[in-house]
Amino acid sequence: MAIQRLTRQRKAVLEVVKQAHNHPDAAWVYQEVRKIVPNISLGTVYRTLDTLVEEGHLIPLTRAGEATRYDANTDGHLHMICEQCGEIIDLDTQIPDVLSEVRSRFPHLEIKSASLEYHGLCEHCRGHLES
Amino acid sequence: MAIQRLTRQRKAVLEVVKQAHNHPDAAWVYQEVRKIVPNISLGTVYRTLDTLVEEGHLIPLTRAGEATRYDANTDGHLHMICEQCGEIIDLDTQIPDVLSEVRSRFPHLEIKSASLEYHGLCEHCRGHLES
DNA sequence: ATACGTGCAAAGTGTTTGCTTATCT
DNA sequence: AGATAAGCAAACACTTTGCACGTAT
Repeated sequence: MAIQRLTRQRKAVLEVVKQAHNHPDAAWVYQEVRKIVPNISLGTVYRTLDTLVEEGHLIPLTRAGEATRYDANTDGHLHMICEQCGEIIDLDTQIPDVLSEVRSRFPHLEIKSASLEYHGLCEHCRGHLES
Repeated sequence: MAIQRLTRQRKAVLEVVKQAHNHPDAAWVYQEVRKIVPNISLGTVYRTLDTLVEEGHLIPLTRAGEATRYDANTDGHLHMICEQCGEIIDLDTQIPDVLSEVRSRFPHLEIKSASLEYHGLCEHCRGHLES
């Protein structure tokens, strides 16, 4: 399901997420997109984000109980979530091979992919917690 | 924050999750616990599950958009989610070391832990999809 | 006795959806 | 022209919370 029509709204949503450096959620995108398309609706933002995810332009990041956030960097990389400030930090590194061992160990399952993320403190919060 | 009082409700909730073999969510626990404590409220189930998680008796499993499910098996193990039927399969295996490499690569971050889960097809669904 | 827990219902949050109107191609 | 998208508001699913009453210790 590709984007069939490149409307003002869709251009704006994609633009906003691409420019963003904070892995924004739908509410943040909505707020920002309204500066470009003032009467866009939140429903459209959600629908557009879904479409962009389906097409592979965005990666959705889901966190327990919190709103889904979106990453316009679709190159293979990992994330660390700062447990203090909630920021999501991109880790530009190879994704470790966590599949082959598990696959050979559980041959009756068809393991297609793995998801991996890290938790800890970002540089800023780490410094602030020093006593 | 330990359980301060061991009420009927708390006993029942813990019992139900321990007996369950399906990584149940709050609604399922609620439905089952009502067979033991018929007038327990859903709010109490949520509150009790939270408490049990805080105490380390349960591990919460969160999935994009779906209800949080709970695992009474707190030994270190991994999960695979079947993308067909949604079942969560326990993988009793060592958790691969995904920390040391990333830690040495990003020394300015304090990486405390990682979360890792697998996606694919369980034995049953795999068979059913054969053409 | 008294702090802590429960039941109930209402409120919250994030997200989806039905429907009519507008718009891209 | 005709299919697809947008706007709006209502509905949704899951979870949390305020408050008065109940109960374990």
